[in-house]
Amino acid sequence: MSTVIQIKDIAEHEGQEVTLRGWVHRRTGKGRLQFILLRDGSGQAQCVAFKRELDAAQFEIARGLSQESAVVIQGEVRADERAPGFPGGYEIGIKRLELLQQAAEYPISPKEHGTEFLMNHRHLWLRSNRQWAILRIRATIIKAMRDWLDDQGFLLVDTPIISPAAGEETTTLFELDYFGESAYLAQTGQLYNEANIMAFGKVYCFGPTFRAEKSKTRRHLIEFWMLEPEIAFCSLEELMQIEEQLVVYAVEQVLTQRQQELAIIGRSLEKLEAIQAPFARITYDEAVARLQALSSECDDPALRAELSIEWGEDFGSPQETALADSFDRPVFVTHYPSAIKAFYMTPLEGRPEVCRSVDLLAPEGYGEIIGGSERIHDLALLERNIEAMGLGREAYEWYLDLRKFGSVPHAGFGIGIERTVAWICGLSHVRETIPYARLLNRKYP
RNA sequence: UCCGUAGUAGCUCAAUUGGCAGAGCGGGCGGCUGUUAACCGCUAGGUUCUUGGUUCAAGUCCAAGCUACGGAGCCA
Repeated sequence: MSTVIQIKDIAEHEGQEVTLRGWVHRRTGKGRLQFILLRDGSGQAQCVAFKRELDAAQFEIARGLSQESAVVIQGEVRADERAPGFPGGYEIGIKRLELLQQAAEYPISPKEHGTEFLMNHRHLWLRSNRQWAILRIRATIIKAMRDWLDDQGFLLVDTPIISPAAGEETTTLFELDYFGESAYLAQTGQLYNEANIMAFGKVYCFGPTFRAEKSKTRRHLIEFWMLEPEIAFCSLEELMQIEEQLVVYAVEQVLTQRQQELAIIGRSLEKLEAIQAPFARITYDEAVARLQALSSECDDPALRAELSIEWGEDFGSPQETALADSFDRPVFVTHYPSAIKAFYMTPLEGRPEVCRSVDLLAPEGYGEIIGGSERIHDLALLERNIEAMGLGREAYEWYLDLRKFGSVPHAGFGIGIERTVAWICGLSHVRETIPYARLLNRKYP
């Protein structure tokens, strides 16, 4: 048997006899000539069966191959600009063909399908070009972010998935039976990150987080992945620089490594090429003023109502979109009212009604992709906030300890992977950014 | 949870005023030596989401429910 190669490397094997192993993505026949578009996970290549070059039995197998049948194909690589595929431009002249399994009638045809049908067949849908491209870009974004953090001296320190209490107070938790006691699926690793920085300086955690919210929008998942860096001796201003560089690096890596995939999903490169530091920084106060101005200028009464806001309210989705629309790159919104943010965010000196917090809003209506802040490092203040929020102190004793033993100013943020992938890929819904989305009404497959 | 839209063949959809259940794709069979979601011929394929009601007659009208999609709220 000749050398088994991956289709992505096909150009390096021109003129050689090779073996490909994969699945029939598409087949089209022209009588004595059969074109098999083969997928192997790394790419796609056209394999051509010509009746005169194969024995009769083998040609009949080629002629009868159904979509997604598993095959091993041997043949010679030749350049042909008519050959489709990824990378394309090369094809295999089939010399031998082995059928591993003849696929049953495949439900997903090359024509259009509805969302419900595709989500019900997610385990098969992943094989289609568009999903293949998106999930490869996802992997690149995650790797780029982790590489950047690792290179900057951050240490990956994993945080637990099962927690004794809420990370933050507002959102809904998934409760578990922990040998007769209550436990919860993690909403964030942040509190543990704060402990970890006192051991390691700069850390990040990366893992799934869970929110039992009855949200049903293009931006929400029940189970989503979050990358959360935390840094000792860090100010809000330094935090924004880290966020900015991290995002710019991830976009840059996607642009250099995943051009083929961006082309498959039809993402505009110009929009991504504009993502350069620095990002604009506006305060919550300015953002409210901007929205009030936009709202009053608005002719459409429905839109005017959607944009209308009073100081102290959190932004809704149309408001985030309207704010971000003034910029061609992400925009930082800083100093939110303390009342609408988490209990651990540091109040601003001389103006405690706002806190040293920052959200990063992605362009093109993708909304908040990062939330971060300076954390309270004063014990008494943190104790007061925990009590004011009605949180049980017992569960936070260890967290309060961090303010007793060498407490230092520190800051951190969380970046939502799926929203970031949706934005970079230009997708209309986060459900395509994760292999198996968990949504309000979906946990299958 | 609220507002809106939809549910008909495996899939995407059509069906006039309430009057015989249709097409394309996909499947099967046959044809074709350069196809790119090929093309040509033949063919199989239906609990019209569910339950109840109105009617000589319901895919179509009425009521309730279920499911999905879009939006809002909440959030990353």
